[in-house]
Amino acid sequence: MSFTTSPRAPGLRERKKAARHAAFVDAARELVRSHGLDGVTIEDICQRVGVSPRTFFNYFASKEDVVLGIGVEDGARSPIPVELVEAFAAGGPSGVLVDDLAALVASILDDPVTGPQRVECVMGIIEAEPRLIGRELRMMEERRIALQSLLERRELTAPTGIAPAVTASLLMAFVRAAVELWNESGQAGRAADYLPTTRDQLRRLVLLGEATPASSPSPNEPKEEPQ
Amino acid sequence: MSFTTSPRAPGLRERKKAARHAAFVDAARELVRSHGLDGVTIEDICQRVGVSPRTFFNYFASKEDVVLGIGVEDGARSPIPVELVEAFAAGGPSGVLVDDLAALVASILDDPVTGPQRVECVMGIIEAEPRLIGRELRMMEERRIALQSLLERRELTAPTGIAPAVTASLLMAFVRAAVELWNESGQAGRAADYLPTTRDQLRRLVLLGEATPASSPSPNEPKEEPQ
DNA sequence: CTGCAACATTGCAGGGCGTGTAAGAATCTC
DNA sequence: GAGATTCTTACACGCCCTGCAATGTTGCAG
Repeated sequence: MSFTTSPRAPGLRERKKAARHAAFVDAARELVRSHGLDGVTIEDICQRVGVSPRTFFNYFASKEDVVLGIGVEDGARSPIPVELVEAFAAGGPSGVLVDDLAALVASILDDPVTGPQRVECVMGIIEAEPRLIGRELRMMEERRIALQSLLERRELTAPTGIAPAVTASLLMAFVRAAVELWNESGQAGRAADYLPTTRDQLRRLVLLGEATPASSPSPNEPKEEPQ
Repeated sequence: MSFTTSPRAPGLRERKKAARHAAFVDAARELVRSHGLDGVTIEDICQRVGVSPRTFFNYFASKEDVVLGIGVEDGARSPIPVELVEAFAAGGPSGVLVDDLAALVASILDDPVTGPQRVECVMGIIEAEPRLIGRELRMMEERRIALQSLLERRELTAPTGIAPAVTASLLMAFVRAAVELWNESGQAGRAADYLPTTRDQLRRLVLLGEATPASSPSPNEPKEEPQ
């Protein structure tokens, strides 16, 4: 028994599995694009792929999932390499929270499951079939929770006094807003290019709130957490 | 034919409808709490309410919806009074974006469909049945889109230069983070009480980015990935 | 209070979804 | 090539959700 899942040859089984996975997704998206989500049955998809309908559920849990490309084994997988995760949890690599978060975001945007090429494809599908957004948001929520756990670990060794729930929510909203701006601009260029603009606007929005003297403007006081 | 839907007597039909709606939700939640989501069928719920299974779908579109309390007619309804919406779109009531947003949030937290009593109940259900969060997030996404449209209207008369997509995403994340903190603290007090703390933490988080001397080229560097 | 129009409830029938099970085929390991 | 492991497939089943048509209930006007 070997735990070497990646270093050596993938093996015939894994290759066939990956190929079939992709064939399912391609067939599903093609059919849905032309007939609509309700106009396609799982049997249709399987017929096009050339397998038994029962086999479908070895790869995907539902019709929604196959269209969005979410396989049954994608749940456990993290879009961030393990070494990056551990370094972040330990307070690294730079020690500055914002910079380290930026590195995580960059890693997420490089991942094939979360990256731009998938986002571009999936956003078009969701626009045509709005029901699917619930499933997509559920997956993003799982990522948010993972990020929050990671931030809680980091808070133990490199405390900032900012609640992980706040940081995680903000970061997810930040990325989503950037993708939204990219989409509004006709998907010009790369989604990652809109991160700086989004960040500037976020900063200005918060500073807009700064103008109203509502509470103590001392950002150096990290105490008084109701946790 | 009268268009007086709200001002006068509700009428027998509407009262029965509302009562049955509530009966469905109560029965569904009670059964799911004791048997789990998969251990309950729509037929079970209808039997407890004393109604034909076919009638269920006059009130709710799915089992998920009834447990979350999302009726078929709740889609069109806005959780914010029309006069507030119009005032906001026109640049009011105070003219200061952040303050006016705070008023909107307060209104949302007062609404029975989005308010604390529902949130408290639904969060417990979702914790036990995580699948349901997709549907819940889809509803929140609809609210986010409505808010973004509203911000786009306001931007025409009271421009801030901040993209509505950014403002809407941040505000939703802000409210969600506050509810999250409230939940982490064992749901002590009211969820709205955690808004100021959340706001302070958000501000500090953004100012943390301000403090880094290498702020401009930190997450901005497009890293030349040919994908 | 009577009759009509509008609306709500119900039963029935049916296609599709998703799962348990067990037999057979393909692949991996040695 | 033989055994062990994993994957595919067929079959059966219960549940979800919808369309349709008949029946029952409510609102309204005369």
